Amino acid sequence: MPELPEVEHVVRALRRVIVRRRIMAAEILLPKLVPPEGKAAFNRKIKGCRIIGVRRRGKFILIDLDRAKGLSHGRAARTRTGSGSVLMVHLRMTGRFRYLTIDEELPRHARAVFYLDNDRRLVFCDQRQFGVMKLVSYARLGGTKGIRELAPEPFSDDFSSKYLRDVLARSQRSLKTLLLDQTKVLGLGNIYASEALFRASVNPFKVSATLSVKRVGRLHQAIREVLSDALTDGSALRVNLEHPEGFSYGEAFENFWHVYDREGEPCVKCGAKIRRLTHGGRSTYWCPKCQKR
DNA sequence: ACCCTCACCTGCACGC
DNA sequence: TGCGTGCAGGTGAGGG
Repeated sequence: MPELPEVEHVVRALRRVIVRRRIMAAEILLPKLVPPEGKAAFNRKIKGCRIIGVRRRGKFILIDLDRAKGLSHGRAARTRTGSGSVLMVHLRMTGRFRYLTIDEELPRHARAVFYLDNDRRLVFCDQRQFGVMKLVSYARLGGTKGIRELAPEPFSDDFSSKYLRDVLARSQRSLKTLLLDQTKVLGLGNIYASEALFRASVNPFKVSATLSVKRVGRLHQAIREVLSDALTDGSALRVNLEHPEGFSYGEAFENFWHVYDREGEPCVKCGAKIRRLTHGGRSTYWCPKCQKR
């Protein structure tokens, strides 16, 4: 499910329901979801924590926790930078959150359950079991493996056209491969990478370092556009933590992808047949006419 | 340091 | 109906 825009929608949905809730207990149903020290340590550390915020870095969901046993605001504020911790969650391919009432049954692929202080349960579900969770101290978050290496946020000033130019200039990989590398360009996944390249009218298989300055500029703009359209424009995905799936598709969804999953269909710009090629086990879609080498 | 392939999992759609 | 194959919106380890 998730590329950056989808993760952002999950973050917003979570924020609406879990901020200020206390975690009374956690139950890890899939041991490998948490690091080697194991679920006992995880449970011990997270039990009693208050959720004070939900944010995102790349495709990681960051749930800020306060260890204070819920006293004054002053106490809470101090612990935030002191003993505060952050629950890092990566949804990978099929990770989802559900927000359940006490009498709702656990979904089939429930992997972790957080019992909240309002008789609700926040449940992490994950069919393919690729998702991961980690509890780190607030102070050490930035240095944590996985976070440390990430490229700048795509909407930050650091992700400039010049930044992209420099990154591309140093790489002999194909553009499509490079756009999927979260340490180089942050936020795109297999769908939006194809979509961004299509919007920029650039060939996915071109060697990154050989892209002209003009095209780099187009690609830079296309990356931001495709992400911001997915964020605003009714979004591809309606995250609803109370929906059986955890989400549903919005109205605009049908027409959102121009090339992805449209092999053989006519290009929306020129009518040529969209092509698909798999490499490294991943499909790339492109228009052979609009995106010539 | 870079780049590629494979591995991690379950389940679904497809063709025979 | 059943079985084999390929594929699914992500990343990390391991090797050249």
